Amino acid sequence: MSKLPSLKNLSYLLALHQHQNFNRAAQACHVSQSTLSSGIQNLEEQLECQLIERDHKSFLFTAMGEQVVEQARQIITSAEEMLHYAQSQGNQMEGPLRLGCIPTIGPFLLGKLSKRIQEKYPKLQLNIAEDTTANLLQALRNGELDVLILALPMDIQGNQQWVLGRDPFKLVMHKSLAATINEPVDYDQLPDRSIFLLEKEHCLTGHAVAACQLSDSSKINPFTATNLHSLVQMADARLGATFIPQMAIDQGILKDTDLVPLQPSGREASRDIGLVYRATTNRRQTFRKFAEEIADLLPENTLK
Amino acid sequence: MSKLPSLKNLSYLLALHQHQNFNRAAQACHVSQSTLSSGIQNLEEQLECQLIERDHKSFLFTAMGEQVVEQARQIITSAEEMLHYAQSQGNQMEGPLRLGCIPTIGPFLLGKLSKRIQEKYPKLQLNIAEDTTANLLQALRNGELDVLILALPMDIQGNQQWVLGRDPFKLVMHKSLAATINEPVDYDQLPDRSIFLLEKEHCLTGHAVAACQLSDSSKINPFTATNLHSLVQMADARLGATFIPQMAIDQGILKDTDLVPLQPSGREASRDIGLVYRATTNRRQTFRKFAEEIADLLPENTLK
DNA sequence: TACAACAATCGAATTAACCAATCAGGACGG
DNA sequence: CCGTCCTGATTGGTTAATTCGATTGTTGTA
Repeated sequence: MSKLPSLKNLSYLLALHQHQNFNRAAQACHVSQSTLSSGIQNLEEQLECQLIERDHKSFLFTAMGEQVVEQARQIITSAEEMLHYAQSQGNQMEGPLRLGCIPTIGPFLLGKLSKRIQEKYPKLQLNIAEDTTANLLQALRNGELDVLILALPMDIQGNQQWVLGRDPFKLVMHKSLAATINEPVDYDQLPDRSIFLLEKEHCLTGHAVAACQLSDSSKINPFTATNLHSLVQMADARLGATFIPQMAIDQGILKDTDLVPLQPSGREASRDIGLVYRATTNRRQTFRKFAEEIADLLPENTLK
Repeated sequence: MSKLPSLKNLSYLLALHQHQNFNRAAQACHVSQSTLSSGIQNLEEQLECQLIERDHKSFLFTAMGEQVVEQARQIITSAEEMLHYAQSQGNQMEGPLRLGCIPTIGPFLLGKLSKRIQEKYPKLQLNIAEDTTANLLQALRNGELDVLILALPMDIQGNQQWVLGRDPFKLVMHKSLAATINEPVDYDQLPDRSIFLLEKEHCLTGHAVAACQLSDSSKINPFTATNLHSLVQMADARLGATFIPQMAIDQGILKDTDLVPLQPSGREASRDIGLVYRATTNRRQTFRKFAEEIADLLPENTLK
């Protein structure tokens, strides 16, 4: 049996992959460039395969190198999790928890969530990042984040998820317009191009269109907004209607407007809110307790 | 950030956990007892927690120690998988594959399977263990086995599975008895205590009773057999009837007997055959290809 | 042509890993 | 009660591995 590679050398490899430069990677690891260089060579010998192609000036990770980086990342993350678990004496709700959240959920949930966590688990230190689903999944994969709050259904790749709750969509429009509309809303009652949506980077757009059975694309205005507050302002200016999730409404996004929420078409006009985490984690129990806290704050808790 | 524990020390811990004795563990690791002893102490310092309680004569793993062992096992298994993956240059179907299988499947599948694997993937070296479901799951958990072929449905704990195929049950009895019976068999046609089953350690018993809707337990003879061949012999001696899986019949278990297979009651009188593996593995692709080979050999391939 | 940037290599100094031998406590037997 | 055996811990010296600063060789650029 050949000797296992050392975690130290694996971490050198990760740093090199991240910085794409021996000097900067060495700095990040607090070692000299020569140490890191020989560490990598050492690793290549132990694994008996070439991880990076050198062309005298620079280098490139080989396909195998990339694969090894992937696996090394998982191993080191596991080791870190173990270290933290042991050092906190098994107290699961302690230490840093790096949370990623999409922008159509974050502003309407994270305030309440932080407060609740702070009260109930003061030793749990929540670090929050807000980004698109795709970027968050990448960060999760890279071990930069621990858990994500996403809207489902979604391709979460190799990760695992719990469905925390349902968040109904409402079709929001000016009260003067709403007076002429029957619920649940048949979109034929609306003029063409009268429905405004978010930029397509936001998964909310697709979820709303699918869940609310808005099949007639001529009703959609080609202008897209960058966030929910813009949508609300546009609707309040009587430009048209838009889909707003219940949790945003609960947080008062319609306050000081003349907008009213109507029930859209679709038997289940809602999105699911889920917690996504790496399949390889061993902090499932922490994440589970965390999931329960989140689910309690959602319009409809479906976490069993 | 504190220093990560070394894989070497973690492996010492695993050996100690396995052997429950410093000397034997040290031997297994090919190091001296003092090396292993200080390795463990080192680990405890790094993790800043007590892993074993010493009472001058012997020792005991603390609860935390047991937890750390669990996680260490996963980390080391991952590292071994990475090492092997790199050394085989990414060739997935190469090197050892440790397979566990239950005794009501093994004898009727593994012969054909070994032959097929040997032909198609000659570099894949199949190591086979046969045991009960519970023991196999324990071995999988301990990293002693890589994949299990089990009968489903089954509580596979934290592991993952693919359903490979269906294996119908047949009610087997002597042809003289069968002549008086209508298919699918209504058990009322059979005398009390005329159905023989395996010992309850075998999951086949429960699966057959459930799938074939044998609700009347008075039909079951309290004597239990240790393997399918015994059941066949007993049925052939006209002691009664028994459930035999199709794959055993296909492999000729009824040859040279006067037994005939009848269709039992139950809409889906069958068990599922599944491949079970650790959720934390990174050899999924290997296992998947392997799964396809197995599924091809089953009475009814349901692997999508 | 000189220079800056980069990764590899070298040699010395430091550190850690390791082992054999020994120690100390408890169990067992005579 | 004393000696022996078995346990894991400790010690001290040796060896092997790690690390660093300095240097080398190559490449691209001013």
